[in-house]
This record gives sequence, C-alpha cells and structure tokens, in this order.
Amino acid sequence: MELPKAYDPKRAEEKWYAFWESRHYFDGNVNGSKKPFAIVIPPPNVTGGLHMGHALNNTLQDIVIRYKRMDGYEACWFPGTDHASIAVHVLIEKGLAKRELDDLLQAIGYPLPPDKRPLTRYDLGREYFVKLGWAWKERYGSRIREQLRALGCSCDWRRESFTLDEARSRAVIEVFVRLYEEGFIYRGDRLVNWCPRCQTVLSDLEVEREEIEGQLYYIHYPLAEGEGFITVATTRPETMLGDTGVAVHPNDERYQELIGKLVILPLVERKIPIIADEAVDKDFGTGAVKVTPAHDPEDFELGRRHGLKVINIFKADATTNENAGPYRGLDRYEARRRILDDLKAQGLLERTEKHIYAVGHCQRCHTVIEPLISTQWFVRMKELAEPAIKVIEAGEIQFIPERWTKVYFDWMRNIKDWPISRQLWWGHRIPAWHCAACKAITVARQAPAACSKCGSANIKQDEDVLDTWFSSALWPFSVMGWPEETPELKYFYPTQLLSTGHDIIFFWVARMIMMGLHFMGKIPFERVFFHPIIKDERGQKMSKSKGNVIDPLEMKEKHGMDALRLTLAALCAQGKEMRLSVHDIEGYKKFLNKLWNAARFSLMNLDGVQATELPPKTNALEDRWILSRLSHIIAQTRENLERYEFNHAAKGLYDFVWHDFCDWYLEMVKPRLYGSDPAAKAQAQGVLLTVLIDILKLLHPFIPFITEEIWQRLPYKPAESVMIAPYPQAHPEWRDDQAEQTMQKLQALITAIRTIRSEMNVPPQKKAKVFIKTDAISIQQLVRDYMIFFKELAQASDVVVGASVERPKNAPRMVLEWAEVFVPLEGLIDLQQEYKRLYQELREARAGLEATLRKLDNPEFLERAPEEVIEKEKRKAQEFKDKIERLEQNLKLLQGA
RNA sequence: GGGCGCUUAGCUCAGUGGGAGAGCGUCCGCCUUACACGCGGAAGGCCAGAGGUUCGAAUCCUCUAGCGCCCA
Repeated sequence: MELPKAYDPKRAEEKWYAFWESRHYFDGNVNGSKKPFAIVIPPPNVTGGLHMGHALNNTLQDIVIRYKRMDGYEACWFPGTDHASIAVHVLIEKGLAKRELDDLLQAIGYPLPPDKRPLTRYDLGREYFVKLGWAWKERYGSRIREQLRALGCSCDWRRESFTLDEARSRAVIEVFVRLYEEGFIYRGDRLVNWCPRCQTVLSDLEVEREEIEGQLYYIHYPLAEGEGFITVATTRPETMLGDTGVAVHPNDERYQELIGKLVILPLVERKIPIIADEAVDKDFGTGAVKVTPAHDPEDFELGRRHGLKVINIFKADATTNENAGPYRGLDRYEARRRILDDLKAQGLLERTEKHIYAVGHCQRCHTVIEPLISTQWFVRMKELAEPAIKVIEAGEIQFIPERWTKVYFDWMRNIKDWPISRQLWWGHRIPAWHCAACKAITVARQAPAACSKCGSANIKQDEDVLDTWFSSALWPFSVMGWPEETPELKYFYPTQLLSTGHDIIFFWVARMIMMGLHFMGKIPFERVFFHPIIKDERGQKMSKSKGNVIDPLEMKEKHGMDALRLTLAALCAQGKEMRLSVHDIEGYKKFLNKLWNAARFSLMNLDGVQATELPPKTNALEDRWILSRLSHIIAQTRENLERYEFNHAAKGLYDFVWHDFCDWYLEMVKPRLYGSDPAAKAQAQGVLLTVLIDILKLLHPFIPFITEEIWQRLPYKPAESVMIAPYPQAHPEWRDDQAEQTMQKLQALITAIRTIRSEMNVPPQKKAKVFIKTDAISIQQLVRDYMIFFKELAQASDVVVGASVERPKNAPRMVLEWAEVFVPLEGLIDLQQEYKRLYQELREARAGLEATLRKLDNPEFLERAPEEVIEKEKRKAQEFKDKIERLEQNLKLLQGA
C-alpha cells in the first residue's frame, strides 16, 4: 500500500473524529470489571471562543485520558460549560447598549423600540433579560463544544453539562439550602467591594488591583478646642465627607497630647475624635490618618474597634448621597475636585505629593471598585476550609507542581467569608423568600406558598443570583448527577485528575475541595495539575488589544490540529509560563511530515508482511538495537506521562522517531528490504512493523488524527483503531546493552567518515576507500561484520581495518578514542583546516584529561567517591590518554607532511 | 510590605550532585529511488554575580543584582 506524498490534516481530522464517536470509544461507562479513570473538564465560559489556554489545557487532558483509556482504564472525560454569570451579564449589557442583539431580542418577542437608542437591562426587565441570556447561550454555547471536538477531545458527550441547566441548578439549590440550614450561609451588612457600573457586589478575588500613580493629599483638620490642627494624609479626599475619626499610632510621640481630643471635620463641621490604634502606620504620610468606616476596609475594622459611627456617602452608582450635604449628587471624582478646591480656598490643603498605590478594578468591566456597606449573603468559610487544608497536608490530594500547595495554604489559612450574592439577573436565583409582613426569610428547595414564620402569603423571592463560582464549586459531583445517588458518583467520584491554570486556584480549586469534602465526604480529585500560562514569544500575555494572540483554529487551518497539540505538549514544562510562537508550531508540523513519510516508506515495503509473530526472532544488530531503544522509550514515555511531564514525553518520542528510527533504523533496514534474501526481508519487515505499530500507539494521545490515519492503512492492525489499542508495555526482554554499545561504535565510525568527507567537500555520491586503524579486536570484527553499513551509510567503496593500518598518502583523518579513521582523497586536501581541527580536539582532550586526573590524584576523592564513579574517571582518563596520544602522533605527521 | 518564581548557545527553553543539551536561527555541502516540511556536516556557552557546603556544584545553602508573578 502506498500513502499519498503528503498528509492531509483536514480530511483526516473530521473523518476520524466521527469514526471514533460512532464507535462509542469516548463513552465512559460504569464498569465494575475495570478501574475507573475520570476527568471533569474545567467548564469554559459558554459564550467564549476557544483560545490558546483552552487548547493547552484540553490537549493535556485529552493526552492523559487517551493514554489511560489505552492503558486499560474505564476512562471518562465529563464535558460541559459554565454560565459565567457576571461575564455574560456584562457582555449582554454591552450588546444591548450597542444594539447588537436586536435579532435575539426579536426572537424572544421583546417589543423593540422604533429608535436606535441604547438599551439597558432595566428597559428589558428581568424576565426578558434572562430569556435573552438563554437565547445568547443557544447561539454561542455550541461553538465552544464544536471547537473542543475540533481539538480532538475525547469527551463523553452524552454526559455534557451546563452549570445553569436543570440538574446542576438542583444541586446548587440543595447546597444552598443545606449550608443555610447548617448555619454556614448568613445574610448581613458588611463592607464589600462594589462595582458601580455592574451595580453588584464582588468577592475579593474578582477585584484586580492595579498600581496607579496618584496624589497623596495633606489636609488640616483643626482641633475643636484651642488653636492648632492635625494634618492627615489621604489618597481619597472625597471620602472625608464620611469621616468619623482620625487615627494615630499609640506610640507616636508626635501625637501623644492629641489622643482623645476632638477635631472639626472641615467642610462638614462635624466633631470627630482622635483615636490611637496599632494598625496605623507611623511612616505613612504624617502618621495621622482619617478614618472613613463606610468606605475603606481597614477603616471599617478600625472604626468597629473604637465604636466609631459609620456614615455612607455614596449611592450604588458611586455618586454622593444626601450625607454629602452640599456635595450631594456628584460623581466621586467630581466630588473630589470640588472638595479639593474648597479645601484650598480655606487654606486647609497643606500640600500634595506623588504617590503610587494599588486601586481595585472590576475584573469584568474594569471600573474602579468602591468599598460600600451593603446587605449580602455570605458563606462562613473557616470551618469548611479546615478539612480542605488537612487533605492537602496529608497528601490525599497532590498538587503538581508541588509549590502551589503553599499558595493554597496561605490563602486557606487566612480565608474570609465569601460573599455569594450578586445583584445580577443571569445566574442561579437565590432560593430565599422575604416576607413583607414579618420580614422573616424562608429558604427552601421549592418556592414556598407562605412565610415559614408568620404564614403570610405576601412573600417575594430574593432578587439576587449566586456567584458563578458557587455552582462551579459543585461541578465535580454535580456533573455526576448529585444530589441523586447515581452509579456514576459511586464509580467515578473522586476523579483522578483536575487540570487547570494556577490563576483559579482560589476561585475554583479550593472551593471544589471544600464543597467536595463537605457534601460528598470525599475529595473531588486525587491530583491537580497546574499547567503553565501561555505567553507570546516575548513573554507577554496574549490579548486581543495587543494583537498578539495565536488563534488555535487558525493554526488548525494552517497546520492541522495535531501540529498544535504536539507543540503545546512539547512546550509544556512545569514552569509558570510557556512562550509560544507560530514558528514552534511550524517546527512540530515538520515532525508530522517526517512521521508521515516514515510510515509511507514503511508501508511501501511491508507488502506480504507476515504478522504471525511480532517481533520475529532476529539477530540483526539494527533490529536488536531498535527494539532495545523502543523498550527504553516506552518506559520513559510512561514515566513522563505519569508525572505530567508532557514536554519530556513529547520530546523523547520526537527524538526516538526522528533520530533513532528514521535517521538510523530505516536507513539500516533498506539493504534487507531491497535485498534478495526473502527470509532476511521478512524478518526486517516484521521488526519494522512492530516498531511502527508501537510508535503510533505511543504517539496517539499526543497526535490522535495522523496516527489513526496511518494506523488504518497498516497491512496488519492489532486493533480496529489505534485509539483502543493497548498502550505499549516496556519489554525487558528487548533490552540489549550489547547491541546498543556496538551501535554506538558503529555510529561513531560512520559519523567520523562523514565528517571527513563533508569537511573535504567530497561529493555525496562519490565512493571512497576508508582505512581504520585500531588494535581493538572487537572494532575490527565490527567493521567486517557491518561492512554493508559503511558502504550504504558512509559511501565507502571498501574499508581496510587493522592494528597496523598506515595512513595512506593524502588522507585526512579523524581521531577517536579507540580508532583512527583515514579517507584518502584525490587532489589536494586542506591540511591547514585539518590541523586546526585536530589541534582543537587535542586541546579539549588535554583539558578533559587534566580535569579527570585532578580528581584521581586527590586522595579524598579516591576515599569518598563511590566506586563506580572512580572507575568511570579511570576509564575516562585512559580514553583521553589514548586519544591524546593518537592526536599528537597525527599532528606530528601532519607537520612533517 | 509579605511570598513565589526565573536568570544556561543569537532566540525559545530542557537539564537539579559526577564528562554542558535540544529546537529554531547561522555557516558549509547535497534535489542520494520515504520525506527539500528533507539529507549529511560544522561553528557557537567564565550555566547572572559573590561567598559557602562537598572529594566533586549549572545543579544544594546564603547574600547581591536584574526580570516576572501572586497576595496585602
């Protein structure tokens, strides 16, 4: 059979994905006779497209799941998507404002206004807004699924979930109700992060801090009694409207007299106390700070310790409220300008200085966060965190790379309560009903008819939805049907692997562990692999605005998905980031071409192959050698996959296929394949097929499409698809150190001949006689035994070997540790170049010898170093000596010549 | 301010106690009947700096510098 000259990824990818799916290879079933291996996908946002981060993470998961499936496990990869509450909410709001969603609005029957004015969610109202969300999800939700399929992901699509679908919603409600009943969920007034644009609370994690260069304002606060003032320094002068105190450090000598006194808050004329608290930093500004409990988290705590009043000056949109007096109704920045003007006019603004500080921004819309007092739902986390810390300490869950455990511990040991309510509409609505009559709250699994306390029917469901991450936290068991006691939960939970980015270790990983332990009583996964974050070739984050994104689907179009997958695996070292450029992908695509052509060559020569016994018995050096190498690479690949060292696994296979298999083995079997000895040919074919089969199996998890395309054309297939063929086992009986050593010597000799020929510009086709001087009997024997390879691979017309071989006239030479190689040439040879090379080699050998002797002359080395190291050094010394002697001799001759 | 990580060939990165590696790029020679997405060959590095531990350090420890990330 003959393969086309080039591999066509487009056809193969579609064809084989459909083939696998039609044969139900992706299905993971409850199967007591096999060990389960499950992965639950980190659900991509339903509206998002596949970006390189997804491509990486899902490639890695697919590699693992395919490997485990081939290795005999009942593998199941649970797919799904996330409703991404706030992200989608913001996108829809933006779409409404730009009137880009009119077609969807029409489809859901919303009466469009005749003009093109921007719409807000309040124009639509909650019901239409949620309808629009689902319409949006229907339109974009399938996109990511199709993209994952294009990537080759072998997910069990029958089990696809969505965090907002009915089954997952049931889990969310169940968890909320139970946590409420157990006292973990409460509702209360707290100072929270408020996004004035999204009009919702955010958790600390959803606030991104950014350093900005602003001003530090020094403001005089006059003392209430007597002359004088105290100067406070602040970055936010506008919040002084809500000041209810001034604080200094208790040991600050400058202010001892003033502690306990009152000052008059400028502009507002409120009397507020000077208090002392150890939280104040003496070195910041003047050492005296204004205290605004309603608008700063630290001030909130400080005020609570000292019983200060809390005065809120902002409305939900961050404009000032009635507490701002004459400044009411202003945007916060406008308020700042006016207040500074007025302070200046009154001579109370002492000075300003440049100041760099971190300001929180909304993760989704990038608006500056405003700390606000607000009524929200919270989860008490401390108790939930404790067991989740223990399971990591005990090693029940392993983090890879291990260093992330420290990050995890630091956060978990200082965990704060989690605000879970969001003032949004797209998401899981909180299952709590407020009674208009008695103000009591009824939390229930199903909408109650009446207040549980007073029985009033005048109840209304809470307006808020839950943080997206609340439903994500339940994902490992909600995808398996919890709260039902499903067979899937019994069989597949806990899963074996979670693969994700370290950027969501708190958002998601930690919370899944807590919820898994609390509701399942078991860890959700045994291992967490944190993959590197993808950067561009200069180490910058990929972003649309920078224009440096590499689109996975564009790469698929250009180079095929296997090329991208292999690249991602090969670059996936266990660091924090991974630099990717299109050149890398082009490079690994060449490997696929190489593999394709190696297969093409093999298939061209496998006609009539006998596959009754694989591999056939063989004594041929190259057969013994390649099987020995294969056995090594199988063991290595398995180890690397078990350790999630994808780069080592991919590169090991790359080297084996390209260098061992293609460069040497294929060249060395040609004489037998083309020769006239049918037995020798059959033997070569058998080994060739054996190795090719294992190469395809080994590579399949990395590059599933091309391996299947080749597999299907094999003259003999051990399985109907490579996807379900057993992953290769290392064969200890294939190990053959002697063959490997002999091969090394043979390769060194052939390379030496090639080097001489290349250096002296001998045309590749031109045959030349070769002389090898060596007193090692084994080398002499080797040359005679494998003469054919000198002729085929080094264009030798003949090789003369022996201890007394003399260098022929006009023959440049290579000097090895255990032999000298001469190739006599016609015409003039470049003596100077040869001299230069030999001299450099001599210098290197002398340096090597010196270093080795330094060790051997050191009595402490001889005393303390292990025996095998000493032996090795002795052997090295002898080799260096031999080589030096040969080099010196040859250099002397060369000078004479 | 606290923590983590990185610094190895021109570029991107492997290598974590015993002779400095790969890919790309560069240079030289080849359209050799699987592959020019190729074949053969070559050049290129005080392993950031300083100190220490060790018989022995790119590798372990300490400090310094530069870069990056996370948390407050």
